[in-house]
Amino acid sequence: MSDVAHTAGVSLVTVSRAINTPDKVSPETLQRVRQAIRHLGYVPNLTAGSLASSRSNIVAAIVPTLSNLVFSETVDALAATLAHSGYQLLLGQSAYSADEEAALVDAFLGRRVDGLVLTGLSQSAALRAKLRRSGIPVVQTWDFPSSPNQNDPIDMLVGFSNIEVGRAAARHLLSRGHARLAFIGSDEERSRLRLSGFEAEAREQDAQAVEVSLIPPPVSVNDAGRILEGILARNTGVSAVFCNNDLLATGLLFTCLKNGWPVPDRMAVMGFGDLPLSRATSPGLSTIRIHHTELGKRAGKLLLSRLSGKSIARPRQNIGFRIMQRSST
Amino acid sequence: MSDVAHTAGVSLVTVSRAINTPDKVSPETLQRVRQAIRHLGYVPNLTAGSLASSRSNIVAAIVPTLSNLVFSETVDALAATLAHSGYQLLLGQSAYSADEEAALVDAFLGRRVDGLVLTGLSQSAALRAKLRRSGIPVVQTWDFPSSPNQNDPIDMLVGFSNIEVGRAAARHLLSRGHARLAFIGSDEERSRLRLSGFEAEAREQDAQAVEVSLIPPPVSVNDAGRILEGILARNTGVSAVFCNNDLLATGLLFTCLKNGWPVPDRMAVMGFGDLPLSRATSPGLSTIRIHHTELGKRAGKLLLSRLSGKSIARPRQNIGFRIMQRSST
DNA sequence: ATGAAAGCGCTAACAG
DNA sequence: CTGTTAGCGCTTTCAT
Repeated sequence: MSDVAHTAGVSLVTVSRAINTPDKVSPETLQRVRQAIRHLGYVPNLTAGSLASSRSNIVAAIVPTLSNLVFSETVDALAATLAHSGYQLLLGQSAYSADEEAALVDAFLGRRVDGLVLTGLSQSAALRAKLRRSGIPVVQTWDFPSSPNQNDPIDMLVGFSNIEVGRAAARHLLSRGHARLAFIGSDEERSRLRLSGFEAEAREQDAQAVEVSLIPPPVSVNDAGRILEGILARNTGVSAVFCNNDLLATGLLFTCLKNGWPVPDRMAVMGFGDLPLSRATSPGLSTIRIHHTELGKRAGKLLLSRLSGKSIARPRQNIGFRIMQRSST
Repeated sequence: MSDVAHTAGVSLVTVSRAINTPDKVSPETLQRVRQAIRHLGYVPNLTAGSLASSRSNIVAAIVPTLSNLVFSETVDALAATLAHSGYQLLLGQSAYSADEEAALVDAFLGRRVDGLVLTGLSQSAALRAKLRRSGIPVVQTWDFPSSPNQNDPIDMLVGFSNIEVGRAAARHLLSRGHARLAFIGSDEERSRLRLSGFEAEAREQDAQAVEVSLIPPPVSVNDAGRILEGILARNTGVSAVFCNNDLLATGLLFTCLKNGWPVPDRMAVMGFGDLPLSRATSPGLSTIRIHHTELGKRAGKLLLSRLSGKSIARPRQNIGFRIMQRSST
């Protein structure tokens, strides 16, 4: 930077201003500085800038995995929203592990990121306290408090109630005349919340049974088919399955088709997530739509508002969900 | 840090060493320092560390979008590989735009990232020169040079030949007895490379026609179905379609099923990418498998080797591809 | 094994 | 509009 300053015949600060606040520099000076920058191939060191200004222009996000489209599309929208305002995204994957998440948070706080986006509300009390003390804006996503057992939000929030999703799914299947239900999902926090809602609703409506299978993540397409075969072999009378993600549900749909089990007459299948691909199956997959790109966008906007010092009208947003009834139920 | 030093009764350097190179500190001192750190809730400022050491422990990656599973799974594997060695991932999305990519590179170089992963080989001469001058390790991915028209690699490379993919697809369809082919893909660099290979092979084998449709990204499930309807309406005699991504191909498969067009007898459908979901369709989707998680892993390993000063046996790796013939062709 | 001194490359605060 | 001064919070020598 001092090379640039010499070449342009100005001081260091002027170069800094020419780069960061060009309208505070006279047009002629600006031009000389820019020319010097180009001439020397100068690349400003943003790390030094961050240290001096204590703003990193980096936002971090932690998701369980990018190998699930619902999360990668959320991150896509988040990164795009932030990029418009000059923020970059530092990404961490927790693999559904609270320890990994905590370790990532430490690393990100150490980097003095300007904001943080988390998945879920289940962070430990210690972690929540640490984040509150850090003073940086935090957005939790992918859930919304509904039961008294859930933690208090750390700061901002944009999500939907997983428990209500579970309830809505049970309600839907019961209303279609099914009395014996199955739940197949991956064994992780939010899936278990949906299960708890599903079971609660089934209980309250006197459903005759709920068969539960939780698969350790990552799940694969054929898992649900395998599990359903087991359920059918036991003659449990199950006639409807709620698969806790569309990959499982679509795989199950295909299994039913292959085995000649009529959907939804022999077996009703319901998914979660509304993946682009699942929208085109035949029969159409009934599922629960989460507007996950909106979720990423709103998380980004919340952070940007806070970072630009604006007051935030609604720091805790429930974006809800929608039952997409198609032909599989 | 100086608070910690005072509390532990040592100097700044010792605290630094206790954190970064604990085996260079006596056990008793180490314990005192660690206790002070915990007691004070000290979080080391990695930005300051980066500035002083000129190592950021950050690697940046640029992909077109995370909303395509082939890329998000690659990034997943890359991030996981890097995380094992303490590197974090800074992510940029180019939206298939060379300008966006160039802007992201500038930002990342400014942050003094320790390494960079790019998608494709089509960077401008200026950008390639800038990256070479920067001296940081760069890995280009998702393509491999085969035609003399392609650019020289910047540094390291792990990919496969998109042109050869196109050729292989044409060869496969022609060998199945189809003489009039269609190509449907998104209008972007690598898809066009596959198209060029597809057309070249078709020409050399005297195929009677290749109908081409390029869709501006992002593509959606039903795009290919709509296009095929147009092709059929024109009575072109096309009997086989190469869809340049599995989302399109699977959508097309569903369209054919819905319309009662027998697959592959009336219309053969071939995809690209081998998405998890597409593996379970019925009829099974013939497609081209890219081991994209391996791609991410190798890109990460190449960077890690270089960053740890190891010599690299094969800095340019062609991981190839594989034709997965299932029932749709 | 520990410490003192000298920066890393920039921005903030103040002055003119 | 421009410049001077003083750090930001660490790590890197080089000593001891």
